[in-house]
Amino acid sequence: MQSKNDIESLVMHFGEMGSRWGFNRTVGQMLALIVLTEQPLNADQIAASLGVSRGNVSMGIKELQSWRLIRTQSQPGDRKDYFVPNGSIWDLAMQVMIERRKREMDPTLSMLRSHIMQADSDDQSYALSQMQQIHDLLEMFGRWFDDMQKLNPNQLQSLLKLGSSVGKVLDMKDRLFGSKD
Amino acid sequence: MQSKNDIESLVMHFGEMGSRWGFNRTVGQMLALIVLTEQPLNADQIAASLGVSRGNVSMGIKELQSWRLIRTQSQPGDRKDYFVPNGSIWDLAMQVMIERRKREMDPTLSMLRSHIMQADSDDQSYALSQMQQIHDLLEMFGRWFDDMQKLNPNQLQSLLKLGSSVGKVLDMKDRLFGSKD
DNA sequence: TTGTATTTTCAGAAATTTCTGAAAATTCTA
DNA sequence: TAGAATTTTCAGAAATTTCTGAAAATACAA
Repeated sequence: MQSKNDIESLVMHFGEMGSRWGFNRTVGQMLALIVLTEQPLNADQIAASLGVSRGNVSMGIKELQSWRLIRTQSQPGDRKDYFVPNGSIWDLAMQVMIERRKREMDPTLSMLRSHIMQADSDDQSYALSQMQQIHDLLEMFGRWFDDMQKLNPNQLQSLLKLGSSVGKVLDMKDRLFGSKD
Repeated sequence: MQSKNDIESLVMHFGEMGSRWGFNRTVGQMLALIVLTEQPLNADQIAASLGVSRGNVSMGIKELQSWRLIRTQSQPGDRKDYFVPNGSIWDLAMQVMIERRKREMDPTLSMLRSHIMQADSDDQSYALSQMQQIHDLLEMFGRWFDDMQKLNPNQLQSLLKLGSSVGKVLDMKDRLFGSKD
């Protein structure tokens, strides 16, 4: 059975990467374990698999739920909570992006917004102009990201696969209908 | 002079956000300070501004340079190194995305690749199929990201501003030329 | 209700990351 | 080349984050 070792090494890898993705080692390992295991797992099984304390698993579950990456699935005839991924791989990836946008961009955007609003209207300082540029860029990315979520998954996938040839399509559109910017 | 306090509070904010963006507090503060200050700054000035040790600033500079976010600019008649942002706000944002992709996606992609290659060809395990899906998704995003960088900044900006109406443009293209997927 | 199974909480311990500051290394000038 | 200016390094200290495990809280069954 090769896949046991496969799972184990990917779980370790997700642990190491965890902190780069916004959670800690245990949470990363838990996510990998739940995603790679076909059967729903309960907290004791997770703790035993990863060799960490029950309390740590409880905190990790809370974290993964706050990211909307896992959900409970009750098993008939068992009072324990069992956990499964909250959707397909695609769904999980989208969810990670949504949450990271919330945690990494939104606070900065609103801080910049309030600074810019409070500025004197005759303030032409370099710092303010830089803030304005950061703000505009973040806002543009945010809007674009919201818009992408409105596309249906098929449109989104075909856009992703289109890659840089989207440039040609855009040029074509502009030739046919004129550019507004 | 309002902008002094503006700078200070944004520097503090970038410090707090730093760890979410992949660096530590001091590095985040240094980046904000350099980006918001019109004049090039030397290491002593940065240390004094932020109230941290000279050694810490030296390490922070190395880090920001490894992200290609700052560069030196020599001041005539001064032997000290002076630092400035390595390009426009847009350039810096792109650079952060490029580096994060390198640090957050590439290692996982190559680990998955090697697992999948080594798998027995008759392995139909759930875990392997999940790994394959994660791999394909990461690869698609990576390719798309590379492709986006090939667009010129104007095309890229117009794509961003187009938002979800890109769906309509895609549908139009498919009607005119047929869909390949 | 009472007792049992299960989950959560959280104080302190352990692990990890960040920071300091003095010494070493490097770079430049004369 | 010597010596002054500047930068880097890195061992240990400080700060922060993560983890444990026992106690408290909650949920359920009889």
